[in-house]
Amino acid sequence: MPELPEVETSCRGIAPHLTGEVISGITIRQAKLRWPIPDDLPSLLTGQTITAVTRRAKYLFITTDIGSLILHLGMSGSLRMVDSSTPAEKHDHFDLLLSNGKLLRLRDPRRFGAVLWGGLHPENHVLITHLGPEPLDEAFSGKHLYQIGHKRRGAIKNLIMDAKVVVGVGNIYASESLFLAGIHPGCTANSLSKNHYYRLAEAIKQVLAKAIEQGGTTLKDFQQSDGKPGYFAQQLNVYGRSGEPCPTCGNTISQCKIGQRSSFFCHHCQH
DNA sequence: CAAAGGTCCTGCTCGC
DNA sequence: TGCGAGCAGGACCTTT
Repeated sequence: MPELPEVETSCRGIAPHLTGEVISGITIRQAKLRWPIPDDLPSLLTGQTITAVTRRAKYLFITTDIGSLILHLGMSGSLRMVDSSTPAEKHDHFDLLLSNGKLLRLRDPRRFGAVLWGGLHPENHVLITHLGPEPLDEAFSGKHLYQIGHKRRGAIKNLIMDAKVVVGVGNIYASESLFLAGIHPGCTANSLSKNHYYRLAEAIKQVLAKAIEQGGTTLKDFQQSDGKPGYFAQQLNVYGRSGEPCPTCGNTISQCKIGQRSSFFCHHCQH
């Protein structure tokens, strides 16, 4: 599920329900996620007050006075606020219980997600320190992309999905951004001009900003039992549409593998 | 059997 | 040749 817009939507959805609340306990049903959930979390966090919920890349930070919990949703994770009487289902691995009778529940069938302790400075955690700029920050620009990309020999799609280059561009939005910029996903990075990079950076910003906006439209439904992520409803131009006509030129959308991942593009519009 | 929205780790390759 | 950065592939899991 989670690309950046989904994580941002989750962050905005849970923040008002968590901020200011007291943690009354933690339930770990399955500790084996991407990394083991630390077993001292319950004793550490019980009784603490949540002061903030924030996001960096696709990681969420749930902050208290003694430090922050770091969450990652991996490939199939989702978060939900539910009443503490709600029975846990098969893949509900982790609950953060609140003293008001609610809880934050992590569901993650594929278990590529993570629940980690970030301490007082989660931004210094080994998973966080080497991350590139946020795509919607000014630090991410065509200039930044060009400086890194012009001497790389790998495919451009892999470059923009590299979290050391820019965070938050997943497989869906990599294809979408490259379509918008008119760049073939398999292009070698060092074959692109400065102009290409400027266009691509703008396309990434535009695609992600729009997706976050659309994710936001379902925020009010966040607590509902089957609240679906907003981006499912959004318009994707090429992702998942091989064989369909290109919305720009009408030619058939192609699919190929780049770096083991499915990639979608229009042969006619992208070079 | 293949594929699914993530990303870290390993071991090889390439260019200085 | 030697070195380090960069690159491709494998790994982790379950469900459809």
